[in-house]
Amino acid sequence: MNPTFREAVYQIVAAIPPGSVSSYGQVARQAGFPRHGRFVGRLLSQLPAQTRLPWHRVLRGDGHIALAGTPGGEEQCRRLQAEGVVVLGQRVAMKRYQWQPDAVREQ
DNA sequence: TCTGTGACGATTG
DNA sequence: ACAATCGCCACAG
Repeated sequence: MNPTFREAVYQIVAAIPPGSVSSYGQVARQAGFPRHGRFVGRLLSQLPAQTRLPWHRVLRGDGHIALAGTPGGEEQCRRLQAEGVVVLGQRVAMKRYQWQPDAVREQ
């Protein structure tokens, strides 16, 4: 994987504030690689278990938990709720929590 | 080269 | 709201 892309994704994900969420596609766009949402997911899937990256704040574009039904998904739900994000079933209210970075707000 | 495979996304019925 | 499709892109075999 392009190290530039990897670093950009790490930086962007790390910048998502607690209580807010983003999506794979959005992170990819901010990293300068539109349509690479799948790779954001791939990168996160390859993160070491001890990572300090807030990977749990990244959801699918429709607000669904990508790993719903898996152990990782439950961990994600717990972490989100611990930050005050309400998770209903397999989804969260993106409209309410979606992070709007300055770079994007300007447009 | 071709095919299958994703922690994806937008469109359509 | 839900499911089926299709487009997307890098990688493994």
